Amino acid sequence: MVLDADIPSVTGVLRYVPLFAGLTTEQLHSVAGLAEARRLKAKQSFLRQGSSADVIYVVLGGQIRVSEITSDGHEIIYRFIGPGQMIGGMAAVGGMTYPINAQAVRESSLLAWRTDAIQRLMRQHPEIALNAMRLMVQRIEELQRRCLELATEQVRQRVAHTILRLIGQHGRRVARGVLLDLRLSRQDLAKMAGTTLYTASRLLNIWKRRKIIAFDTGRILILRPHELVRLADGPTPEEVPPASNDLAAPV
Amino acid sequence: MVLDADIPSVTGVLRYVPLFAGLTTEQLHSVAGLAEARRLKAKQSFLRQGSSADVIYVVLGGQIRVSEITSDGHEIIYRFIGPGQMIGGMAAVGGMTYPINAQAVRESSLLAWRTDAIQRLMRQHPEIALNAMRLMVQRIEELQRRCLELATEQVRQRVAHTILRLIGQHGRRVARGVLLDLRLSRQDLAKMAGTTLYTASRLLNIWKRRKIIAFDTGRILILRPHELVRLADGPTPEEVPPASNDLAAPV
DNA sequence: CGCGCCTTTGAATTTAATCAATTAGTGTGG
DNA sequence: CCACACTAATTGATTAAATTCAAAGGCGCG
Repeated sequence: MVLDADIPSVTGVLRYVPLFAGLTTEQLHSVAGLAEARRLKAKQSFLRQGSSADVIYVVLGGQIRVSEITSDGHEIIYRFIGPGQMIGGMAAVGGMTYPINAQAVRESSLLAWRTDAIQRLMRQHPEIALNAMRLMVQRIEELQRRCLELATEQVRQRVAHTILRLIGQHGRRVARGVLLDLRLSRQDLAKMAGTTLYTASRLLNIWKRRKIIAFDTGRILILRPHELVRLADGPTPEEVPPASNDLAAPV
Repeated sequence: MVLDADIPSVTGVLRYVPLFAGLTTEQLHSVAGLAEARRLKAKQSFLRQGSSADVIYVVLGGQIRVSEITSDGHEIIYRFIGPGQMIGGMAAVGGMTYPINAQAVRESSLLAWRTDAIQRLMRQHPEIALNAMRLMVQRIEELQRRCLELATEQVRQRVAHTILRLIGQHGRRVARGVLLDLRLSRQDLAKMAGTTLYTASRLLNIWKRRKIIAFDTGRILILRPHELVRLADGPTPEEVPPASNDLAAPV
């Protein structure tokens, strides 16, 4: 119930959290006053589908993996969440259950508000409710885009789109291109794109051979993002010319 | 700008609209006072993806088809909307563009509120904002379920799930089963389930032969909903026994 | 009655999943 | 620091699923 950091410093962090955008310092203080801190170990899962949605979280540091599992064991990963982002927004309206699982990928720290606290805050500061709605609209749009992709595109395009989306959310510009700073297994990527581990691996290696991407200690480095956009958009197969002289230096 | 029906009667209708649930009669009056009526002819499209989201609608009567079209011409149908339901919720937060197209399937009548009006109402009656969030959460959950289906299920299951979802939203209990009271072409169904017209047609006819469904003047009659649930859930192919004596009476 | 649209069905083709086997990479403890 | 164990990734071969293409059939509507 008690915050393990002092309220002013938490306030400073909240200033850059979209859910609390537009609030004054005073208002942020009152928000911070109701927060509870939570620290998670790697692989620790803290939000389970079906359990009652009574806490809303904001990620301060680390990385969270949001997924859903079907009754027959299939899993889909919806997204990876990083600092500043909200999770468990459905707790803002009472009486719901979480529709997703959330698990820390690496050690992470969060702030948490109980349903009653966040509802009190929304009543006091309607700006928060509007922000929450804005975020929900964004989620709806993202989910619709994914439905569209899953329904109309082939796997190649979906995997490309998935990587592009991840770049947008977690990419870091580096010398040789854009680094996707996530520890993302082929299996994870497959579960985001709605395909299999094998197909994802094959595609990535084709693109590696074409020098569109490179692998760097398990992370993906996008050398030519524009090419990836082409792959994502167009129905242009164009296989790599039969693996010519491939004596290239290791990336 | 002016309502073509009198405010009290509109108030009576709004009483059963989820977006305005929990409001007093007085409050409903003030909501009705800001409404504009709109009437649509069949096939008329009134909300286009990309245009600025400045009006929120509630359907009074008729049927609306909500879809999105990709740059390369593929279309996905998200849902069909009937009386009492809201559309264009993203207009409740300013500065967005609609992510979807909406078109009247048959002649329909709507109520409309401009962004400024609905925001004023939400400020006056925070209950509306909470209701809107509740509806958005529902949409998020529905979209997630569809992503999950599209990503992990085979076409047979997706088509079955699509029909089941439509039953839940538009089904009417009749003597022989549940009637899906929509004029829904094979193409429409395919565009909802993320498959092709041909595959959808094949599946429906297999199920017709198995007496799980029947066709009634273009509409679908579900004779054995439970069977459809089995098809949707389980990976149980079980083809129809080689079309034995099929001298059955026409459905 | 005939025209257009939607639907059904067959056959060929393509795509991606599945299965199987190997290889690479990562971390751990001796 | 190296050997070992374990997990993740690659790749080939096969199979299954669904799309695509093609053609015929049915139904409603003017």
